[in-house]
Amino acid sequence: MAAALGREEKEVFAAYLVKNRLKRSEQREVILDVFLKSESHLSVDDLLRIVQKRRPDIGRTTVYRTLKLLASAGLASELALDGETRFELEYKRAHHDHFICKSCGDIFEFSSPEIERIQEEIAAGINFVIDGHRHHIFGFCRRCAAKRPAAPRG
Amino acid sequence: MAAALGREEKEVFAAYLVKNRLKRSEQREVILDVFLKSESHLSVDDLLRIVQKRRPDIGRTTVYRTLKLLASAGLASELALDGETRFELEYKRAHHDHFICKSCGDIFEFSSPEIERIQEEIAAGINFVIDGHRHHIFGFCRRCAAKRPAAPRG
DNA sequence: TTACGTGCAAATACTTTGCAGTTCC
DNA sequence: GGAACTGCAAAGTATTTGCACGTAA
Repeated sequence: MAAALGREEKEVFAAYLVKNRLKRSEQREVILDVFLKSESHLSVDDLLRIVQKRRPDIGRTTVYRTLKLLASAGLASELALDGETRFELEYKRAHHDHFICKSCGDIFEFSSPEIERIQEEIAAGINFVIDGHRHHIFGFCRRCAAKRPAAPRG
Repeated sequence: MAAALGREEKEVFAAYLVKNRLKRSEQREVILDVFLKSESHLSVDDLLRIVQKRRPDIGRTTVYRTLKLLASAGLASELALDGETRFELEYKRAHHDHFICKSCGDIFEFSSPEIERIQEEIAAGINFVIDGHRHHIFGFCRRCAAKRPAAPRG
């Protein structure tokens, strides 16, 4: 079972490489494999650290380049967060947005067709053609909110 | 009349400085004045360029430092956009979000109480305490959309 | 065998910091 | 007079690029 995890994604990537006359490589395979097995929303550095556990000779540059490639192939998408960029699996996932805990950094996903509909309505009003969006909601997750003083009341 | 433009904001800033035992300076006043008179969503570099037209001896560092100060004082807010940070007037402005044209870089503002309400509902469902959000919608503004080929039809 | 991929080091872009000199209170 | 402010240059991040060497097709 475990060996088949991400099989489809790997096929998509292989097809992408062929189609664009690019080459497969040990490095690209390791990075994709790590990416598919890891939790989402990892920074390049996080990914690099995990990749280097398996193959210490793989360089940061290659991780950057491969992640860009995965994004082009539709397998990954970038999450520009303040200073650093994080990556998440994109393939066959419905669009979604993020709650981001300012205390522990945890990221929770959400989606709302209703919000998307309202966006479209507003855009239509100014003749703006939507091509994507990023909706980040900041605050405190359940656990962190519990640890903090109750919201000030006056 | 023109002299009174931004008078209230300048008072707020002056009060902020006093309250925090900070000092006024020619540089801070010039930067605030330029900030108040300029269009919104300017990058630090844009601001610096305008500031230096009036006072070529004011350095980039001071602009960075003063903008942070204005943000602390509640007069400005940061707009983390891809690589660079832009600043906009915050004082007494209702919360709003942005449409960003991927072609010309223009930024249009919008706000939707309905979207905010839905956000709150979703947050309540996972016990997340909202403390702010950034909702960026990317695409093409009316003018740029007109210049491009119609949306592909299959 | 040749175009593509890799890793290093250098370059870039944006922002912050250390420091010596200046200014405000 | 002393803490705060300024500008420069240097240091810090995060990311990209040039290049000589290695490798897949």
